[in-house]
Amino acid sequence: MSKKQDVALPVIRRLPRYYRFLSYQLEEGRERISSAELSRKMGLTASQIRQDFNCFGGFGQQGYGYNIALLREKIGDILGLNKKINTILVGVGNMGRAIANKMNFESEGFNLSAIFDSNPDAFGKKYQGVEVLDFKTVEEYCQNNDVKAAIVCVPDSAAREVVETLINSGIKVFWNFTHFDILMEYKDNDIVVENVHMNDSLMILRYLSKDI
Amino acid sequence: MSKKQDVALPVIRRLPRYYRFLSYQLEEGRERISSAELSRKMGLTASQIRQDFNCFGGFGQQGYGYNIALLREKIGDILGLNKKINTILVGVGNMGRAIANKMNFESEGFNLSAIFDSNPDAFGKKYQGVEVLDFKTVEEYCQNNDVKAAIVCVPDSAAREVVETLINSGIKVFWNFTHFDILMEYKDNDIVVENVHMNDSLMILRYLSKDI
DNA sequence: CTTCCTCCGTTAAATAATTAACTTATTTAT
DNA sequence: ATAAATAAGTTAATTATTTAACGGAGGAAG
Repeated sequence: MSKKQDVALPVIRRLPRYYRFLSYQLEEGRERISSAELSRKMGLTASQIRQDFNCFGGFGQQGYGYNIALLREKIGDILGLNKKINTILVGVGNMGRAIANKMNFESEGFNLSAIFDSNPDAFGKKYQGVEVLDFKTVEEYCQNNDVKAAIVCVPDSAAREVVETLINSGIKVFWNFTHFDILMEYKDNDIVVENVHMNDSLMILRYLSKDI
Repeated sequence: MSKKQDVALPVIRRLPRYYRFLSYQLEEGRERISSAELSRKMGLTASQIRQDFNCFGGFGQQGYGYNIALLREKIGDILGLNKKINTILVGVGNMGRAIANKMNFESEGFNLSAIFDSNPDAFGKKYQGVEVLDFKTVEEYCQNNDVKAAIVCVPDSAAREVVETLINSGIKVFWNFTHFDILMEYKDNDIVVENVHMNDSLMILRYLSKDI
């Protein structure tokens, strides 16, 4: 089953926000909503909303609007939230611990299978019930447990070596918190990368606040 | 001193990466670089690079290329990294601690002035030498210390109330780690917001990894 | 049952962003 | 010195994205 047509990335990047917003509406007991109301409440144009949903076939009905529960479910399906992929987290420094504790992987299509670190003091500790193992064993672990994705929370200085090991372990999906440019280095390896570059985000905020 | 002309946001969002890349080149002892070489190494087109830099007046020289140190400095100036604004961090849960420990605020134009939490167990602790204070005192503190920016790392459930207090305290610049839509709620208040929505990022990664 | 109103899906227009092409200044090599 | 090569700045073309306009299907009301 392949995608109807490649949907533009800007559309995809809006889907999580739709999903979240619809979840809230559902919690408030709402049943239906129109693109016009959605647009007012989310600060978008109604046109964009209809265009976005139509990329996937259109889930509304003329004269009625969208059924919130249905629309939310469809977006979840598009994102793939209902099908889990096995994932490891590498690096339990400050950020790694924050991620391990804070994120709800299950509800977002990931199954946190194990955590790795190279510091023996961390071995055996558990976060969200998942144990910290020795990074030396990561390759074997990944191959035995059908691990597809890795969350990379190691210091920049270790990133190159860690990512190389992960690539060799068959990891194809990277949630990258380092500044190491995984995609650039392994562009021929059929991988996908989503970067979380806090420093970049903060610099952009600094720019935006220049006139304040 | 106002901006020559409003520069497109996509251009701004590329600046931090340029800045970082140029820093690395400098560390490696390089002195000059051409848009063509930059484009190869960063995976962009040379055209885009030249267009981007030209939004700010152009810092290169025909036949020579760009002086790395100069270009880096100019980008830093554009971003405003050399002028610090007083900033507080609110919420020292897992994420707040990770941010407090990991980020180098000084080098990015921010001066971390104080940390706030509502849990008395946290009061008096220090992160990067900055003390945790009682959130009840935040309004007074901000007014006495010319605080302009806030990093919001509280749970979603507390976000609405916390942000309202911060707005009342005169905060104009928000680095927002919650799902509360600050910009939507206070769009008439002349504020700037940069969101770090980890959940959205993870969902996007889930979508991208569907065919893996 | 008929009319009016709502509101999606769709097509068209406008705007924005990226890439390519061109022109000229500067450097390097002969 | 002069010619050839380099490479930025700039203008033009292309492509992508967003917004607007349209037309008809379906719901609501009398």
